[in-house]
Parts: sequence; structure tokens; C-alpha cells
Amino acid sequence: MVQYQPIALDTSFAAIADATRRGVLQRLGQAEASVTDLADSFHMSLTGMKKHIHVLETAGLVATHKIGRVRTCQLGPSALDREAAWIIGYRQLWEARFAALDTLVDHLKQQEAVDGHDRRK
Amino acid sequence: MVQYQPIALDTSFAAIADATRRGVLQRLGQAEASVTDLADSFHMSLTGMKKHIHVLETAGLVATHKIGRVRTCQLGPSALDREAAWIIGYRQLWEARFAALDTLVDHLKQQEAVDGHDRRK
DNA sequence: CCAATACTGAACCACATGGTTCAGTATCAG
DNA sequence: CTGATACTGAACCATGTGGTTCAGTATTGG
Repeated sequence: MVQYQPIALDTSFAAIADATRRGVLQRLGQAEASVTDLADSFHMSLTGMKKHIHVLETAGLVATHKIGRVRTCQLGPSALDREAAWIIGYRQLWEARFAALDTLVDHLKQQEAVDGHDRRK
Repeated sequence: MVQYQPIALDTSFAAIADATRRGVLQRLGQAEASVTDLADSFHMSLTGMKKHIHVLETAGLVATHKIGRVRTCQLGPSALDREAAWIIGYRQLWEARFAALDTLVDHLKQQEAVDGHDRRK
């Protein structure tokens, strides 16, 4: 369950920032596929698909093995653990922002109540 | 809590695929900041930072408002809901792959047990 | 053995990205 | 009013991206 080697968040996020590559991952979640299969599925040249596979492989999202002349692709070691963690962390930060905002608003309201009698428009 | 308008996953993932931009988000989680503040913090030209801000703004991750000559940046409407959902979905897919693999392995083991007596090496 | 298949690699293309500098414009402080 | 400040926009640059085609090489089916 441990990430084999820490791949930069940049690399992983960039890898999944492409609709075609997300599609490939989805596809490989169903079953393994050869590069040709994938190229056909996504209406793309073999070479084009190979580049996508390379990006996904670099990100640890896809693993491949070649038997004879056909290279088979399957989901790789990365389950996007660190990436998920980053997003969760961000969401907490994001929520905290509103908590802070609420506190501020409360503070202002209270202030207004105090100042109200001599500062009211 | 609802996403204002559905921003493409591509755009958001690309936005957070950059370490500087993730840093900016982290920074804005603490407190608002002007473009100049951020440019200084990240040792970058004002223009360079403005570009990053623009990317983050397009992704809905940052919101800005200009008062006088200073533009202030704060965290934007997107809490990366859809992006988090996609990753969670992927993780489930990823785990399912192992479930399938386990089933296969079990099947093979059982098969081997049956065939064992006449196929043993 | 020979042709078809499956991939690989190099080269090219248009366009995006991450950064810069330079020349504005608008606002603020004194 | 004038200079400093804060941003904006255009232009440029090197590099990366997403795609292609074309020319290989390696395997396989017949």
C-alpha cells in the first residue's frame, strides 16, 4: 500500500489533467489492454497513444509489460495517495477560510452593535 | 457548497500541477495577499505571479478584487469537489483491480489443486 | 520464408507554459 | 503636482505538450 517511490505531485496531477489519459485509466480499470487497443478506442495514432502511456507510466499510474510484439498496459502502483491527501488538505484549508470569515463577520456584527448608537448612518 | 459553474477537470488539475501555484493556495489559506506580496514571497516577477493568479482564477481556485491600485487575492469558490470525487472514484477502481486479481489468483490456485496430481513438475 | 502486425523512434507541427523585460496606466503619499 | 507604487499588457524566449507522419525493427501466422 506504500508508494514505491515518491513521484512529484506535479507529475501526477499533470498526468491526470488530460481527458484522454483519464479515459485510459478508466478503461484499464475494466481490463488490461494493448497499446493498439487503446489507440483504436481513443481514435488516435499508435504513436500518439504510446506517448500518453509513457506519461502515465512515468506518473506510476500505468504499468506495462511486453510479451512478444504486444505491450500490455494495466493500472500501475500509484493509487494517487499523495494527490488525494493534498486535495483533502486543501479542502480543510478552504473550509477553515470560511470559519475565519464567519468569525470576522460575527466580530463586525458585535462591533456594530457596540458602535451602533453613535455611528449609525 | 455547489460549484458555481462546472470548470473542466483538465483546467483544475493543470492548475494544481504546479508547485508554485499550490504554494500560493497554501499561502492564501492563511491570509489574503496582494499580487506584490505573492510575487515577493515566491521570488518571482510581478508579471510572472500575475500569470499564475490568472490560471488559478480561471480554475476558480482564487478570487481577486482590486481596490485602488492593489489587487487582493483570496481563495476562490472551488474547493476541488469534482477533482476530489474523480480521485476517490479512481482509487475505488484501483482497489477493484486487486480484488479482481485476487479472485483470479484464487481461481488459478484452485485449478492447480485440481490439476496438481498429473501436472506436477 | 514472407507478409502482416505491433510496436518504436525520429522528426515535425502548432500551440501552451513558465518565465522574463520593457513600456505603459492608474493611484496614492507628501 | 510629482514621484513612487502597483498593477497591466505586449513581446519575447526556451521548453513542453499533444498530435501527426514516416521509416524502421521485431514477432508471428500461414
